[in-house]
Amino acid sequence: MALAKPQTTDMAPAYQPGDVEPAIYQRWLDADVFRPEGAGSQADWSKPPFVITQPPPNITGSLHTGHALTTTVEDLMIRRARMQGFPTLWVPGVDHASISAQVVLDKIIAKDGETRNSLGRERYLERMWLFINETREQIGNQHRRLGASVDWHRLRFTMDEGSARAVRVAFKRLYDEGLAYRGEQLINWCPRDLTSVSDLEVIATPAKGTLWSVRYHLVDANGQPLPDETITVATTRPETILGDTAVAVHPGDARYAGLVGRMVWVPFVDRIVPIIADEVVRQDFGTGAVKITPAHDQDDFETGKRHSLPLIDVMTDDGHINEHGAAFAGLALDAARTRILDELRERGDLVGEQPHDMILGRCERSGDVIEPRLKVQWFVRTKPMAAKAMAAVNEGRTTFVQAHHRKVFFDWMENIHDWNVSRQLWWGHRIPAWYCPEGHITVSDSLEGPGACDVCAKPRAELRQEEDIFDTWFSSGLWPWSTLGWPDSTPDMEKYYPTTVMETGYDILFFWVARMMMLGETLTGREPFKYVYLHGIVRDPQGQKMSKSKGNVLDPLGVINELGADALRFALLHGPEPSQDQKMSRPRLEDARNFANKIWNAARFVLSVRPAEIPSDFRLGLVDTDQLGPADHWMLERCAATLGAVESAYANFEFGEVARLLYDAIWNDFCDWYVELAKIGLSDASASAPRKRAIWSTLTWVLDRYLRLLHPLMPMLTEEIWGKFPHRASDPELLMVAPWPLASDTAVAADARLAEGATAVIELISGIRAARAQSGIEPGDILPAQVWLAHGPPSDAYGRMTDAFGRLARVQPALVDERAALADGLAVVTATGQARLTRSEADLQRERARLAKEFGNLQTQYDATHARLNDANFRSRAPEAVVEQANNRLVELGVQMDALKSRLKGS
RNA sequence: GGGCGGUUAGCUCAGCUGGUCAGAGCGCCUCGUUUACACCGAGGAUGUCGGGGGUUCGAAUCCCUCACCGCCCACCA
Repeated sequence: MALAKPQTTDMAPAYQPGDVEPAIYQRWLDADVFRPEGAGSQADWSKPPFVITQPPPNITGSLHTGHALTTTVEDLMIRRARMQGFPTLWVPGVDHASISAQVVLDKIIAKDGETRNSLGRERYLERMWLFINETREQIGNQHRRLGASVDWHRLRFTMDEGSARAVRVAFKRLYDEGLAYRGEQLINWCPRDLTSVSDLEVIATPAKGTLWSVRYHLVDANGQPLPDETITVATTRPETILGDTAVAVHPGDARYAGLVGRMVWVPFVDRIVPIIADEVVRQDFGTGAVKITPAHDQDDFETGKRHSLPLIDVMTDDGHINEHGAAFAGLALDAARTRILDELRERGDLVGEQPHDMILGRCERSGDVIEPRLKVQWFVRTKPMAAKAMAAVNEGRTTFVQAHHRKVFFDWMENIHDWNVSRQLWWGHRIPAWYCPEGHITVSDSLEGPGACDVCAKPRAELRQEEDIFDTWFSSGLWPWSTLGWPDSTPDMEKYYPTTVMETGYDILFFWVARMMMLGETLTGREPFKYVYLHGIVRDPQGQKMSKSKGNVLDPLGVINELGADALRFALLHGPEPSQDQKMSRPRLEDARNFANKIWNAARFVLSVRPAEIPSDFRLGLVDTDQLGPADHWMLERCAATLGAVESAYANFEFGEVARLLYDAIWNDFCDWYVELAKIGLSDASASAPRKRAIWSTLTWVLDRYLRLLHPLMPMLTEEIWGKFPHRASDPELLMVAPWPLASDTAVAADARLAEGATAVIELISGIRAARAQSGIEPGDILPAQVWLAHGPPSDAYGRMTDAFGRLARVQPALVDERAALADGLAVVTATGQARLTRSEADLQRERARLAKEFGNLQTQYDATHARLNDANFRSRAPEAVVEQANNRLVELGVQMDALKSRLKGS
């Protein structure tokens, strides 16, 4: 019963992703199938467009696993939607990343001995463009390697004029509506990067500090400090004494009740400031009295406002004491602190110091301590915008796929502070505000700027543009609509806005997602996207976050080169849900590669067994359907069940489940069972040609369905294989735009009765295999076996699967009608059937010998353990746990030996 | 100080609205030259489902509580 000689195929014996993937991507580009209006698009414009909002990667970055995951998930969603016929749009882009780009460029120019300041703003920006133009292609090319089906025609760089105009118009609109304002506020200053940063970029870091107690002297009527009348305050930042404008106590604090209203002398700066009473002071902390430095502390700033205290900034931009610092001017902050402490100590006014655990704000980027400083900057009034964004969620216009993020989102939105959008950097969108000599502000959205001052009509020549640029997230926050032509009402805006799914990592929920929602609602009056899907973090095998400094990064391009992009994509999906954090490891990647190879070979097999009379330009379909047997119906039924399960997983955004379902269906159902069953049918000399055609058409039909279902996950592999298979007349050239399988799209509905029968047969085969292996029966031996199957469908199917049954279970089966008719023998029992195997005398001998040998091994161990336990030395000197372990082992061995004995007898 | 996620076989993870839910893959062990695939096939062993309470006829699955791991938010000198 040899298999018919396989036909040759042009498929390599092992899948070579390196040969396939780039070529396939090029085919897609050539066919123009990425853009919805493309020549190869099969979009059904009667359907609503499906649009992805993605985070544009930084211009300076190279592909990391986070990009790989985000791209994989987005590509998965959009490919499925595309196959479903929706017009699909995925706009790719690059973010100018102002601060990161500057850090990178600063390093580069440092090699030429230049600095930002030595070049000056204009030359620095020229240099930046040079750099950007060299690198902007890189990240895009890397996304191509991943197979991202983005619309390259709409590629957007956030420094393009399209974005620039959107930024200007957005800002002017906010300004006109009172949602953007210029004001003097306490901002977060990074003395290293020399710019303010938003609250989100300040990382609360635990630190070991010191709490010092400092004596302040009250003054007499003439303003002279009194040597003996003092009030002691507690501070962790003595250097800010130079900016003190009050001392505060709690209004209810009896200790200080008499002092409120008196004046104290601030050392070093010779300033007389009041003792005030304020509720914020905690009586039980420190001394119950606190110095107030409104220009350098958020609490103090608020207190200062309540009491109309002066604000005195004592710092320079680069972290030194400024001219307000009297004798300390010019000193670095820490040096100033040391000297101030020394001098206080000398005067006897440093009366206490104790270690103090505190939280320090550090710059996300430079790690330097963030200094709260008073600055005039531009702010976005977020409260009213946040209300709109929350309304979108409450009204169900925007849905968080993972509901728990919703709570986090609301918590942040409800407690939101105004957004400082000014950055004292050069690379980015310059704030389009102009100031006239009178101090009037003119905000303009035109490329040329304003013609004159809005207020006093001073000519343009006298206006001065704001030096600051916008926080990068201000332009990224306009992404979904600014990429579609906003503020114009373009056809793209009409068609593709609001977008469908916003997909990104949960780590930028506040930075980006929340801001898009606020800005989108405010500027476009619509929710920018219907769904928010947030993915987790890809970690190293130990669960550590990957980082270049730790050296534990997984280079996606390396993986792609070695194992293929499809393998990388599948590995990222085949594990925990992408919404969870996941650990990526070599075995997971290899497993995905193996899966790719498995499909490749299954396809190779199917192609190689095409019956000669089926023409190579065969149109896909189930032929000779009356010839379909139980196994074929079983396969069709399994395939339909998988489709149903995949659909419901997609409906719940459970992409990990999709991967699992397809992996199991293809590997187990299709390869392990159906292909094996089909081999037998195809090689059966007595089977008719129509029967063989029916089997082969089922193989191709099912494989076609699985390739379609798998395409969003492993696009290049599936495209390549699909191209080698028969298609339907109605199918396009490319799988990428071929129709998504429908439950109703079955040439013949699977016969549930026959499928059920086949299941019973398959289960019995498994049972027999297990029994054989356990009983040590030679794999090559074909044993006589009696078979009984429960009445009804199972036995019905069996009749048509006898041959397969015999070959796969390696038995010579004989069906009996009654269970009672089963003779003695090695019994196999399943839910729907039974079998009795007659072992040859040789088998019985072999098994006895094997059992005896095993018994001998156990006996040896038993004796050794027994002897050890009888050794008084061992019992008295070994740790209790070890003795107990030995005891347990002895019992366990005894039980195993008993079991063997009874089997020796029984066999 | 709040909040979120996690804790299931050695490892990575499934187990949705309580009753074939104790599973898969890897690893491990046994066997296999049945020509799609050794990046393979057949079979096997391993878990008191983090601890403790509770609800229930019945709980990895619901409630309470504790512990540990990770993360987010937070203006207390």
